[in-house]
Amino acid sequence: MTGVTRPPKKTALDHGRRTTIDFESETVCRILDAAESIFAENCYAGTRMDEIAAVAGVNKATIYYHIGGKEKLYDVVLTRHFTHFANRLERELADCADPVEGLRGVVRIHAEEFIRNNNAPRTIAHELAGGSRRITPELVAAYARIHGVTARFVAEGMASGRLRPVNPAVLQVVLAGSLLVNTINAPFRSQLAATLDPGQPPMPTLPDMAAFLEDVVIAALTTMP
Amino acid sequence: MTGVTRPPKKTALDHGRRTTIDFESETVCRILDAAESIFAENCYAGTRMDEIAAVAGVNKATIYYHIGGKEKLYDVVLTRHFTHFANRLERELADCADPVEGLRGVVRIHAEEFIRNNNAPRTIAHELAGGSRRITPELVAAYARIHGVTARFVAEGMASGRLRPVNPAVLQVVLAGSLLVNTINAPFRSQLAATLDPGQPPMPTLPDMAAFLEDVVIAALTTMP
DNA sequence: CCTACCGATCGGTAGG
DNA sequence: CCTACCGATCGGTAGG
Repeated sequence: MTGVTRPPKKTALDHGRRTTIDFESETVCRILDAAESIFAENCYAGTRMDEIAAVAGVNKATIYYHIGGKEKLYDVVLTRHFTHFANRLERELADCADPVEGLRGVVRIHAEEFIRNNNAPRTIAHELAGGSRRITPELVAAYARIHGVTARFVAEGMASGRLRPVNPAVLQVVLAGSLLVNTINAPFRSQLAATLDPGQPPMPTLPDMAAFLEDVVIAALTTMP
Repeated sequence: MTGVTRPPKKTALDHGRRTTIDFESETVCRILDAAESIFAENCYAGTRMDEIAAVAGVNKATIYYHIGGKEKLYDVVLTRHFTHFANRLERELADCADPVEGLRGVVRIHAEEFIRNNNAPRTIAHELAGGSRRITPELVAAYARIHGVTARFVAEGMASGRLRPVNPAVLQVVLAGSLLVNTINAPFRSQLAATLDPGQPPMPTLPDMAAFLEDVVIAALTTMP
């Protein structure tokens, strides 16, 4: 013994359980991206840790080392997405003083994010359909921030007379819900289009949906200037 | 051997595979209802045949006897629902000559059916999110009938000038999609409501959503008389 | 319709 | 001593 008291070793493990996740690690990023895509395809219950490991190109034990078990991995994937989404909405619309432009921005950002990455919304659809049993309070808090952006524009618009009275939660479901459904039903749309008459209007893309929501739904709530 | 040539026994089995399903059987009905609720809760991949048997109150082998394997059972559950839905829409709205009243009827019937049985819509949400890999052509055809009701009212309304131009597929996603999302997110809504300020407007019920879709969305598409 | 099982595969963890 | 893994296998359970 040297008699020198050393500081406690820095470790990411506490009683065999990881306390922090290194989001800077490229391995962690590959695992989370792989998990997100397989949770989207097969739902929580249908997803196998082996498949996530195979897609991520790592040994399965590496997932347990870096992140944790299946439930923890699921929670981290969802939290990462909701946090990113809420951050972007708040950042890009914080300075928007016009409630109508703000709601249009909400639609635009939802559409852009769903186009950029449809795996997270698909996983969320599974989670909602399954009864939201695996939603943590932190996840609800993150979604409350997303809901809060819409609620703020509705409240300001109603106060200033720019918007007709509307329940912001109803509007949020119509705007985000329509875009969510048109995101997850893409393969089904293709199957349906093949059975319809060629003369029928084409199946809607996400920008088509966004345009309708802005030009019809939001416009209908806007008072004449 | 008696030497008497008997006719082939009437059987529902052909090379060990069932060719017809007796939908009048109470056992079959219990199996399908149990399967519908568990597919809704756990998605196709997460559903265990043992659990369906337990909820239905039958031995697991009975499911294979009456209906077939897991994929067949899933297909029968979805087909039963889509067929019922399409039948009701066509029956109740066949005589409706007013396109605006017709679209309001589409919203009302969707809402009523989703309230009556939310298990089928939840299973469909799982199926869409998972990429619609298990949708059969018969199922697409059944949905095409549902889509056709909305498309007919839109076409008639645009022809007569009662409705502004709109892609019927866009409108169908906004109407049915909003109601679908507000059906499957019920447990999540409760969790979200608990975190919001008590002064906030209440989380929307399905009738709230239906009222918005009729009074704002459909109204916005309606021309002045 | 049930009992008695099977090939395989599940999420998670051992030692090195 | 530590970190970041790997090859192999654990006790149980899935669909059939």
